[in-house]
Parts: sequence; C-alpha cells; structure tokens
Amino acid sequence: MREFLKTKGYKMTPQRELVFRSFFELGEHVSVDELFDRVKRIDESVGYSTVWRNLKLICEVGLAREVTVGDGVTRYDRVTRKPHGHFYCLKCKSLQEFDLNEIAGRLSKVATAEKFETESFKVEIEGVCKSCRDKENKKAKRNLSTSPKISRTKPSRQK
Amino acid sequence: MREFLKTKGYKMTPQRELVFRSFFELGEHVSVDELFDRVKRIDESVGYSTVWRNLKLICEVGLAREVTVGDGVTRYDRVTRKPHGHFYCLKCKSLQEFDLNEIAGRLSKVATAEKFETESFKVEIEGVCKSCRDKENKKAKRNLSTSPKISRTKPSRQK
DNA sequence: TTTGGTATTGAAATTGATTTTCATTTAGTG
DNA sequence: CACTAAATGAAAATCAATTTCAATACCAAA
Repeated sequence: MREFLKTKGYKMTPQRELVFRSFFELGEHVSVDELFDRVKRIDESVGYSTVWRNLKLICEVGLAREVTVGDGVTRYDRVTRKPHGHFYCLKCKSLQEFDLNEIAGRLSKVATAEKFETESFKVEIEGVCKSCRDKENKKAKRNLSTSPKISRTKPSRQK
Repeated sequence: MREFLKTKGYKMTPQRELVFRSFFELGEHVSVDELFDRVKRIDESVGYSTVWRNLKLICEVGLAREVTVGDGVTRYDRVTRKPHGHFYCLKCKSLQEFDLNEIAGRLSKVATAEKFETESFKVEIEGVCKSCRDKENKKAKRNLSTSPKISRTKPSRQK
C-alpha cells in the first residue's frame, strides 16, 4: 500500500495507515463519523479532518466510492469486483446489498443507446426491510386504533 | 388543487399557489434554488422558506419526490406515470431521463426475493454526456501534450 | 360579515455535514 | 543530516437544509 501510494505521489503516515486499515476492516457503507469513531478508539489523537481527507484519498485512488442516499450523510463503499445495488430501509436507515450483474448489463445498453459514456451505476431500492416490517406489524396488532400523524418534514439527520 | 389540499388539511394561499404552479411549469429535477429564482421573478416578496416548505409539501402530498445525486443539492421530480432513471453528467451536472419500465420490473423481483417492501427505485447512470464528450475531444486535439492534474477534492458545490 | 383559532409566511437564526485554512510537524529524497 | 513538499489537527468557514418566532392570512362557524 505504501508503494502503491508512492507511485501516485502520496506519502505514508501512521495516521493514514490507520485510516486505510480501519476503512477496509469496517464493512461497506461507512460514513466519515463511523470511520472517525473507529479510528479514534485506536488512536485518540487523530483528527476528524485527517480521517475525512484520507477517506477522500481512498476514493481518489480508486479504492472506494461515495454512496449517497437521501438522508444527508455520505457513505463510502469499498470498490469490489462485483457491482451491487442497495436496499435502503426508510425506517432503520440500513443498507443491504444486492447483486447488479444482470441489471448493470441492461443499463449499459441503455447508456450506449443514448450515447452516454458510463462511469458508474447507482441503483437503489427504497422501502422497508423485513425486520422493520415485522416490527410494524407487531405494533399494529398491539395498537389497532391509533393512526400516527404524518410529519410535514423529514426526520432530522442522525447523529 | 385548493380542494385537494383542503382534504389533507392545508390551506391555499397566493404564495402556495405560485410555488405549486411554478414547480409544475418547470421541467423535472428542480432544486429549491431554481424554484425560488423562478418564483421570485413573479413575486419578489415570497421568501425562500416558503418555497422550500411548499416544495416539501408537494412531496408530502405525493406529487413530487426527492432526487439526490452526489453533488449535495437535492432536486425534486414531479411524480409522473412512468418510472424513469437518470443519466447524471459528471461534467456539466445535467440530468437526462431514460425509461425504467423493464428494469423496474427486474428490480421488483429482486426486492421480492429479498423480502424487501419496495417504496421506490432510484437508478442513476453517472458518466459523461455526449455533448461534454465532444467538447473534451476538441480540447484534447487542440492541446495534446498537457495532462490535467487530478484534483484531490470534489468540485465545490454549484451556486 | 365578523370573529377566532389555526395554518402560513418571511426573515433570521440554527443545524449538521462537509470542506478549507493555517500554523506546525513529518515523511521521504538526496 | 537537511531540505522540501505533503500531511496533520484544530478551528473556522461553507453551504444546503431546517427550524424558530412574531406577524399575517385563511377559512369555518357564528
């Protein structure tokens, strides 16, 4: 990794190594805050901007890419061999992946037909995951009469 | 429209009517700023928050939905009969639509298979549109020797 | 039509994530 | 070891999104 970065003109530092390692240890869909928390647990002295900048760097060198869902927090996905889409649960804000092989093929065709040069795909299915749906059902049974009031604004961003 | 809103417990006001009308007159992918600009041209006195709140309201009552690409600006799409995806050009930031009929069907299947209750799809193809590619090619021809330095950070948000 | 309660408005302030600044330190080259 | 560009950490700046609050306007009921 040190060598890899060197060829791109970057230096290796203990902080950078820690950030990179932590990022790859964590699963997918890592937010800056999550990564920062993890890094801090190992080295209290590392600053937020260092984590942020190195996460950006990981993207810059092509090892990760940004994922944005509609909640105002950017997450970062390790670039893996396989293209995948995301299920985004509107209740618990969790992301699950699904394979995009076949669909990516079709999207490529659409792009080509429209003379669009594809850089990447972003496919998300928004909805409610099984676990949240189960919870809802239980609640509904417990409490048949109350219909929750619809809120005019979207829930405040988490954390 | 007045009646429609009344049934949902909302009042009609001149400002609201203007915001709604302007939104539907504009094309798709409207940002708050764009809508605000347009509204202001007709009535200087309307405030930004009024535009913002009414755009939210349009979503709330199901006539529009948020679209987020990776540039930090939320856009709003009129909810139309047809599901569609977006080409997002990384150079000129433009959005073009493409039909999602067939692909939506496949995505539904994937969701069902994973026991995920679908609320909506979001399909984006990021890349470079034809017009930007043509410009790039011209530039490249004019200037064969210079290789632009890669920037470490993403371009500042527009406006 | 007047009145009263509630929703809406506009301006300004706040929030929360992201990004930059800047003074200092450090990595890696020679 | 010495030098230079890159990297760091803290704090400040940005920026879109959202909330607050006092004033105003809608509209239903009298």
